[in-house]
Amino acid sequence: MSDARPPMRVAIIDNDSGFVRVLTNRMDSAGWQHRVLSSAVPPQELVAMKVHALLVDVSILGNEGWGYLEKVCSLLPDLGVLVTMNGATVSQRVKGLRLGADDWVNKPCHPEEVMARTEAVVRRRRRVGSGADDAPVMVGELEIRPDQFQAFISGQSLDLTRREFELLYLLASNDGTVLERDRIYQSVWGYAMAHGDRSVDVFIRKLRQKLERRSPAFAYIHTHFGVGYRFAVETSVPDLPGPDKEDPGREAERDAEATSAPA
Amino acid sequence: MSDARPPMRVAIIDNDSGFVRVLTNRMDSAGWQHRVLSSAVPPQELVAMKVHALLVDVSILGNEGWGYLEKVCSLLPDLGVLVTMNGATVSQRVKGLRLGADDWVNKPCHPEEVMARTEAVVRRRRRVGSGADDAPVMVGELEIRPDQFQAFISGQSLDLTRREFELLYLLASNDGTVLERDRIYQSVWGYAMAHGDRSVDVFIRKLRQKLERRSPAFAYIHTHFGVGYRFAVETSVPDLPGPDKEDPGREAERDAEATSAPA
DNA sequence: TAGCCTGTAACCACGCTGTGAAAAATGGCC
DNA sequence: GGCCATTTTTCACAGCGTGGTTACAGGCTA
Repeated sequence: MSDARPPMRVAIIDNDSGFVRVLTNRMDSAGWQHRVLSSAVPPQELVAMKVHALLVDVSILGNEGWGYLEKVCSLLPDLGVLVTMNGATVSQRVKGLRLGADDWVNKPCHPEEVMARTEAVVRRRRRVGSGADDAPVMVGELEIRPDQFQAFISGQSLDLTRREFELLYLLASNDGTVLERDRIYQSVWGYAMAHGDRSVDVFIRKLRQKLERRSPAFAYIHTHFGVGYRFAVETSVPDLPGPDKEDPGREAERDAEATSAPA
Repeated sequence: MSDARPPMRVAIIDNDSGFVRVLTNRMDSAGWQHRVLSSAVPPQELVAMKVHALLVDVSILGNEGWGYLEKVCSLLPDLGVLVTMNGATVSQRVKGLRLGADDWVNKPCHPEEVMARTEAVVRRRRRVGSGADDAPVMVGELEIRPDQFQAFISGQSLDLTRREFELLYLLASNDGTVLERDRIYQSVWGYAMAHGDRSVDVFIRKLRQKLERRSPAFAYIHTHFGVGYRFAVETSVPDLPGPDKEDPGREAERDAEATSAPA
């Protein structure tokens, strides 16, 4: 949120060399970083490039264009996607936008406008997004320093790996609020979670282990069954006084019954 | 939260009656809610309208147009802003986008495209927003925080399951009004209730148990025989030592009359 | 009083999560 | 390039929470 914003990074999928040359010239003088590709690349590579937006001419991808557009948009919801095309009809434009594109610019178009539209798309993301604001987080005895990629409890480092750290940072940044697995995965891994993926659970466990080792008196990560996880520093299991069961005998009976685990 | 998404709500500032008529017709058939304004309104009013997006023709505002656009965009960063205008030049469009507009559509344009672009803008906002879509509810000592998936009484968590929580949230959101079982089921479960299904009753009971445990002095959920349930915080029958039996007539009267603060 | 509606408790099946470990991928080092 | 250590991902399985059903008892309406 300070003045020192990282330069805009965009990927361009287009083979209209004239258009690309004019556009990239403008981008250069504006300090933008760009990567020109002549064909579709796997969405994961776009993640690796760490671009803020994708400028794609779907017409050069042939019939695969629409499918590619849809795949990218659903897999990378955080990526700004602008489509360019020569003389697209209204229904084509509507189709593209409905598939998930953020904007559509018909060629021929002025590079300045393309850049302004790209900014508009990305601006909205940065404004509210869980973007790269490197603010340290301090909750109770826990301290997280994004600049050091380290987390401390009472000054002792937790010695987290990269994923563990990013997961903890996300959770602690949203102290008190429940985050669904999908959103966690999207934020930490950078792309949409596949159905049935258990990675989040596994890393939650690792985090819990390391947190518990350093401070056994507190519980940090709480499970919300069927929903997700919530970060909050609470004294671990104070054994709530009197669960107010009317009949203690009944409880014992049920407990006795419930041990029906067939080997 | 659940499947039920609220319909799209947009404000339209335009005096091109022909364009507006065609556009609103389309919106009506798509189930959108719209509010047409013939001149600029203070940004606070836009907030009060709870619209997701603003569609504005800056040209009808004269020289004030640009200033108004800038003011709205800076004051309401969460609002989607689309500008429409007759034959705007490239530099005008760029100027508008740089001032904070999310999209720019030159007239004449197809209403379907305008709507698709509006969806794209709002979609992006929802996507990155930290999910603070639902407002907390506070009734008496009861506090419900949708972001935490938790409900509290006097600060103590009620430890509700997912269904229990959504049911309580629905009831408390409609404080004072009777909700029929069908409506409740449709809202919480997301589909129509099968004939003879008792799930609602069972969950009402679970809720009552947990509520009563935390605050025995109050009754929260009231049965309306043959109709449904009504949420209202009332002091539960004080059980005066005088009468051997409770007077059924008095009870019925209480249910019918004692509605406190119908919102 | 008869009949329908609701309160209540117990039961069970399913899906979700915790957990350990193996397999795969990554990255550093020689 | 090949090897080793670390990290990440996948997999299988056990345990249990949750939600939905059912049955019975009690209450309300007509």
